[in-house]
Amino acid sequence: MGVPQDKTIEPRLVTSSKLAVLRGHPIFCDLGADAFEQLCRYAKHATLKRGATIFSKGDPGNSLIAVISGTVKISISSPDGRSAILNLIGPGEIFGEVAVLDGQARTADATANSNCEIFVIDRREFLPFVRSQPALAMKFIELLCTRLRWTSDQVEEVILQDLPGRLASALIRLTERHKVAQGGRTIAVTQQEISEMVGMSRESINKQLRAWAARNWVRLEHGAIVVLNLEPLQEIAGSEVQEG
Amino acid sequence: MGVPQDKTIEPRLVTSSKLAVLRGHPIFCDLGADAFEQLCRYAKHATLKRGATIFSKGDPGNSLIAVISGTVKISISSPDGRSAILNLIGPGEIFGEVAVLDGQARTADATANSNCEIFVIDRREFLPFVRSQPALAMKFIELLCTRLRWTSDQVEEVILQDLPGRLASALIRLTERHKVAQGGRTIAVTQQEISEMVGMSRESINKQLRAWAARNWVRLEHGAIVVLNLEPLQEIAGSEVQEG
DNA sequence: CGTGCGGTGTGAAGCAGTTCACACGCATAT
DNA sequence: ATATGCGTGTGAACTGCTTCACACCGCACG
Repeated sequence: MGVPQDKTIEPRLVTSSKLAVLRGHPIFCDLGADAFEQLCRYAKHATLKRGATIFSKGDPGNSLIAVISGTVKISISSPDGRSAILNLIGPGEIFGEVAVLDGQARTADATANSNCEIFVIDRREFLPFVRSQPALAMKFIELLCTRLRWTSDQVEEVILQDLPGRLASALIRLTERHKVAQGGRTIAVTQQEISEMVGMSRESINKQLRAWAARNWVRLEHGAIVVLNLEPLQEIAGSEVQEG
Repeated sequence: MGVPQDKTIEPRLVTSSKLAVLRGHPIFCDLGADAFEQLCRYAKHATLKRGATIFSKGDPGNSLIAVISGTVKISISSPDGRSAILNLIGPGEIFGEVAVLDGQARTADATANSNCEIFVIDRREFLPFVRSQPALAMKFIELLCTRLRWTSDQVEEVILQDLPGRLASALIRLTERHKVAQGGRTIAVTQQEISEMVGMSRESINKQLRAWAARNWVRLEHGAIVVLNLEPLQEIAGSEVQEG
């Protein structure tokens, strides 16, 4: 995207716009033109229907995945049916890097949360590529650090905060994430999804959201939540104990 | 430690045994002799009394720390006094790498859980060193992946498992970790500490432990827990719902 | 050689959040 | 239009865990 790439105008014009997704990612944006060319050759395009499984916990981690369109749900589930959403991955983001980088099994399930287009990059090709590009390795270190901060925050939240605190944190995170994608502060998630992100029952989430809606902090729509007033939520997320 | 290092026998014989701790760590063990020499020059030795603060959440992350002796507690605390232990770092382990690698603030507090000896490695010297050693960067990627898996597991546990499940998981983790340090399966932690690791009240933990002690799965000592029978605990940790 | 404090043990009361059961509305397929 | 289904809304009963209030023990330190 806006990067000199003059010599290759002929092949696959269709996919070139999709490759821009890779080019736009912070991990790959500083790659030299020829290195990026090489990367593109590794990327295989795939289309997924909503609900399709991309990988499951315990699978060997054979590929890094980049989302072109749609969203992917990273989740875990217990034998008794309960499940928890760890992350939602949107267009322009990548996931599955941990298993690719350390060669261990996948730690969670990945499923298409909507119809999706993705790039799949095979571990056997990608890992030598990373090793050959020290700058890329440093980028991955940054990415892993970011993930680790995110996950640590989650642990902190789940252990120390109560329902209002956790819900507020989740809403804030979601507004921040979608602020570029969506113009306003409309978060396109169901209450069921939020409840699984927060680790509490759908009913409890609903009651809390209604309480906040009565105060005009949020507006509830069908399959979406509009955040009207962030400050009180930040207050609750930051110092818990408060009521709502 | 068993590594050819012939030429430097003269200087600082005292510290050389302590430097072996660095040499023994998976991150540094494959370093060339001269690179390791360089690393050692960065490492400053320090002694800490039990309870001393090493860094606090929000501090700029200026240093990587290696534990020589004693244990360091990585924890977070909420404004209302509750606190949670994220990790206990023992001899031969390192911590604080996230903030060093990405230059952001510390995500948690680190305090000496007992009298400690540590090495402190400054970020400004260390980061260029990492960049100059691509193999070291790959090692850090592995370390970060391991940490991420660990933290993800914690999120999974805290969200999906109940008290017995979480407690069993914690005990298993602690026995695995200390199996080299301690000969048997005696875990030297107080019930208060366990409760903070698990994120539940000390009283509840005590009651559960007593129930298991009655079944001879564990024995409770003063400031320690001896795991007598791991299998039922693994069973509980793996599939929750069970009772104890 | 007590004496005090940190760690442990235990019951009773309370409560946050779950579970259950059901009603309603919107939305897409038929 | 009508059906089918998913998302939402809401109260009542239930429960696992917390909180509180103790008593007890053993080790460390004056």
